[in-house]
Amino acid sequence: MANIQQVAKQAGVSVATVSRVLNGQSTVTAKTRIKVEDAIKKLNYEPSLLGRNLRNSESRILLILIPKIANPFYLDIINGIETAALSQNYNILLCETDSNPERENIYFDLVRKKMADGIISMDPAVNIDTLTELAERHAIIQCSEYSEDSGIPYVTIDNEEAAYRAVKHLIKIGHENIALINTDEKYLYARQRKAGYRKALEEQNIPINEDNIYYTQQLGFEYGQHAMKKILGSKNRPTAVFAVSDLLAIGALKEINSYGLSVPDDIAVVGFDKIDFSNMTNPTLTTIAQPMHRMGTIAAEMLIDKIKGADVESIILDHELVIRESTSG
Amino acid sequence: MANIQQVAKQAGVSVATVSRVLNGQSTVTAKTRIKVEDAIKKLNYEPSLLGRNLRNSESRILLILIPKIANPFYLDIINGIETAALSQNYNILLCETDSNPERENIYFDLVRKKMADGIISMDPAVNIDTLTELAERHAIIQCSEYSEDSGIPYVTIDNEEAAYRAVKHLIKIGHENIALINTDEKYLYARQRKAGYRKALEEQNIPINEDNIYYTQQLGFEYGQHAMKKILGSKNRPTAVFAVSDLLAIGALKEINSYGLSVPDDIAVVGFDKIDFSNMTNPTLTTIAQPMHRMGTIAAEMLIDKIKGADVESIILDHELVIRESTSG
DNA sequence: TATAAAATTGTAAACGATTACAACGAAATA
DNA sequence: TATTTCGTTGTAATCGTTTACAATTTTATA
Repeated sequence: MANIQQVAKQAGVSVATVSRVLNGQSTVTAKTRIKVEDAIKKLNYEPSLLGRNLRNSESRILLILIPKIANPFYLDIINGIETAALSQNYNILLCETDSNPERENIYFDLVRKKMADGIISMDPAVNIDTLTELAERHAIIQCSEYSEDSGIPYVTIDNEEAAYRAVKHLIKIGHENIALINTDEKYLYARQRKAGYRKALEEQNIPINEDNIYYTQQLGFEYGQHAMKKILGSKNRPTAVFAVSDLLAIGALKEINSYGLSVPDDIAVVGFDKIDFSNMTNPTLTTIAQPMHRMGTIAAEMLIDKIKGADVESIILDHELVIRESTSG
Repeated sequence: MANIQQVAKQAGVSVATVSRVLNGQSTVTAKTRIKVEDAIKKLNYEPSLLGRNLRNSESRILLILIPKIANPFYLDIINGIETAALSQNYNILLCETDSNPERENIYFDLVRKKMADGIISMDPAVNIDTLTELAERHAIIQCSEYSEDSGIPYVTIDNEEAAYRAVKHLIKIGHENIALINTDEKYLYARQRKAGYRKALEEQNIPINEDNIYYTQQLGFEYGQHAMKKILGSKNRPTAVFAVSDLLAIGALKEINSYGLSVPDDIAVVGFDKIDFSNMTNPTLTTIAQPMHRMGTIAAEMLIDKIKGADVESIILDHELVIRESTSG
């Protein structure tokens, strides 16, 4: 396959001139430009990004760290990132860590070894120490899940406020005995959403019953089912459930249905994330919508700015409570 | 950041020796190896993949072309590809084409420009002419969706046989008036699955009613809802529905529920793909399971073999009918 | 027309690795 | 001890670009 030397020879110019044509520099005469373009066409030449990237000391690849591709929560964010990245001539490498440190390290190595120019981390289980250390020499942005201490810029929503609104909505439509399906509190969002839950209850002087708070190990459907099973078997059965993810909520929905109870008449349910499927369940799910696509584009833009050497500030985006059938007869 | 020259200097050896240590070559004395390793540690050296890749004329990146990340069908396949790729030191670039030729071309350019070593195409809407042309000079594998004419090796399942079994199952449990929700017949799998549908009916001498075949533009949930709405309004309402994707089937499920009918008592439903969500609906969905993870690993292995210059043969994998609640009271 | 200034093009050195080949020293053999 | 052989290490070319800087040509000015 042809290289730039051969094109130069064919066109009767120097490699520098070919390179200038390639990069659209204006200092080239129309006549020579045409000569070069003809040669390129004739030889079917495609400039090698391997050469260019080495010379420019960049890969134009962005790493996206997520725990599970299968989690639909990330889809729109990824889409947003991709759109922003492509528009600035970057490509994205989607990295599923499976919350496995070994895999994580494979991907970290990619940026250490210059095969990626930066990282957008969305993995709550990321090794934050390694990430922080990496951030000293490389461009990194946290998206959705973050650690304040790390000093790494982030884009996210106000989880506490969002949870607060969700629970307040349940109270407003008459519920007092409200269960919370939460995940492990090692995750910041879990702590924040629980804080919102407490705040809403306390504000209305509803006593908080710790037995009403259920913890799951992961965010998946089965975990929601399992938690709901326990809730249904509890002594003083709650009339409403707030789950910190849609998948948990959908699992809960299914369990309630199987149990022979009806949503929202017997038990109201609220989820979190507004994944596509939250609209496909029966009944449709009331949930918190995050501006995911926007979060993605902003994260990508922040990262690219950072790669260029700019200082970037963390951003907190708005959210929205979407009321659907699971909380309104 | 340190490069190989500096490491060589620090260790008091030549760059060749450092390179040999880096690549684990056995011709290096234990003593010098230690010297080099010490220097590497001291300088915090990480070999640049940009340099290595240029020299080796490879990128160690595989492109995966899919129409929509949001389609859960691809998840397990992607996972399989990733596992196989990582184990051979390749990374994957997930490319959502959105069935948009422009985007497609961005990604094709990546392999033309050597930033990717090969492509696994899963996009039914891919421009097969361009793909075929590209396959002359680059390694390409088709996965799941394919074109026989292109001459590009593929890995897939027997769609006709799978559809045949699905419909045969419906007939066996007593249905004769069976609707088909299909997509545009420009897609090979749509034609194949329809053929399977016909075959099952013809085999039992059930006349085929073309009015019972519904076409959707895409595979999404809403399209299933919409098709089902038409089916429910038809004169001689079918007692069973076979949809060529789970998302279509789930849309149909929801529509039937909303209409006040019950699945499977009034209408039985069968989907295709066994996506995660097919188990979360109420009732759970009878569907065709494809060995997706395996399909992914095989596709990746085929591609890597092809990159290495080997000849690879197309493969057809087994499938399985998974009977769940939507076809069994 | 001669000269200065501006625009265009070319030369050659990077970027950071790998590797054929040459050179060297130590061990083996005579 | 002299010679051969083998195992280690070094030298320098190479992969394919981009870009300072130098050299050349063109245009503007006197």
